[in-house]
Amino acid sequence: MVRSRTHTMIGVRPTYEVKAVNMKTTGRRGYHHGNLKQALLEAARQLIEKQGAAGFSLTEAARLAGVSAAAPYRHFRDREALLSEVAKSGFEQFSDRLEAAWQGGHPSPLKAFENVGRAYLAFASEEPASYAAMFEAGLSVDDTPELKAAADRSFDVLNRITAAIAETAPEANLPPGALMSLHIWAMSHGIATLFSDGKPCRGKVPLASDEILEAGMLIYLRGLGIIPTEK
Amino acid sequence: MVRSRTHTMIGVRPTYEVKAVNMKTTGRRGYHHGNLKQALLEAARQLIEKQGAAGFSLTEAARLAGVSAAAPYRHFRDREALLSEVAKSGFEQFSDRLEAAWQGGHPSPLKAFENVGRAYLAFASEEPASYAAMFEAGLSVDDTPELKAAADRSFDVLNRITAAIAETAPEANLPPGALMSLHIWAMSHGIATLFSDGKPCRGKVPLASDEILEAGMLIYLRGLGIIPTEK
DNA sequence: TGTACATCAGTGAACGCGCGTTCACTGATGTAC
DNA sequence: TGTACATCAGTGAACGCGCGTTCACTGATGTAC
Repeated sequence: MVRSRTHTMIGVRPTYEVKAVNMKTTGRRGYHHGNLKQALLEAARQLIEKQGAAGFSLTEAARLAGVSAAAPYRHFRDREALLSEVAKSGFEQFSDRLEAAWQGGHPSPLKAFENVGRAYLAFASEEPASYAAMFEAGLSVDDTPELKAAADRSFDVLNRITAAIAETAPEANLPPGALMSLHIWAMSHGIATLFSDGKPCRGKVPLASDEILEAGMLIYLRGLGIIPTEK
Repeated sequence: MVRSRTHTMIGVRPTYEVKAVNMKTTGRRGYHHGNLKQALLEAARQLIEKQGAAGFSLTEAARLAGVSAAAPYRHFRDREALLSEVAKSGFEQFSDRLEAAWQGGHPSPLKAFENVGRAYLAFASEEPASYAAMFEAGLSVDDTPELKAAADRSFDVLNRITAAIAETAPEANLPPGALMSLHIWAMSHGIATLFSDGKPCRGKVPLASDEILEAGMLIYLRGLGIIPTEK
């Protein structure tokens, strides 16, 4: 039984500067989409990236996925639930990428730590929609247990990495590990949101964001006595 | 000539948890409001504080100011122009408050610097709407020269303060002053947006935001050799 | 292998809503004489 | 001081729009027999 397919050649772009996440690219076969939940999440990410988390609309995401405006309600309770799921999967990916960059502290804790910093900024830059949903959408983590769990895991990963770095200089008099985490997180977040590529203050700044962060972290760790003061 | 006034005792709250910026509080005398532009700016701030910069609507601001939905167009070109003006006046106040906290570096540069940090967080906390319009509304600074000028002045103030701090330890080998500014700004902004009172991650954190910032800045300055390493 | 049927994942029309913005208007103000 | 009039800063009705969400529906899928 041969099933006829729509041609993949596309003559007309569906929407200006937005890749369609519809049947043409996801291989939708007919009445049923087959992968609508994922397609909607991806569509939402594209829209959030362009218009911000507050500017994203369910209707538009559905259009982008090539289904009717009512279809998303088969997969998400409401608009906020979709947004929350973008944030959740964002936190999961974020945790994974930080952990992967850390690599258990190899080749050296300091080198691994630099990699984590770069991974942080890379995530914020490559997945701006996820990052926005996670930190700028004003979602309350307490409303959704799954979201809270995912966010907590990210925080744990950061805490563990910080603790491992601190252990490399047990003689230094360090602040509580949690406080170190907050400083590191705050500077990373600040640089990601103020000076990264797409951001408003980017123009004021002569350096790439990961160079700014690396320099800042070196100074901070020196201040803690974790790495030696040079000259 | 005695002018009759509406009684200031208000029996009915105009809208849930929102102070009215209308005739009752601004002393509107009749057909003409008298101070509508300022009233609209203040109404916008209240709305942005509750609903975020993206959630603010001109119509609602007009309602809050006690005028028709068309009235704002006598004072602002469009919705974005009002938002931009909130950001502009925010930057101006921000510059003033940082400068006032600095007090020319008295009584000591370090003490003055701590005051600036507290002023930064106090501004973000007390004027969340201005802060959001300035840094989270996605306004392009380049679209409005006045906005750009105000933002540039804030950046200059921060640069000057940083330079003054750096000068207290001329022997230390410091990074370019601009880079120091970026680090300080990034950590302040990160702490303000992640850990301040109303913010989502506040719950994770045992300390007040200004304590977190002060500790972070001390470590950072120590890393620069600007303040001595203890023990 | 073939058929009946329950379940699932879509449709499309409809709803009420609030928004940004325009328009012709009108009431109040202030100034020239 | 009094009056005519230009200007200013409001009004309220209207527009077109897109949104979130609900609803009865229907086509496709997969399973029991």
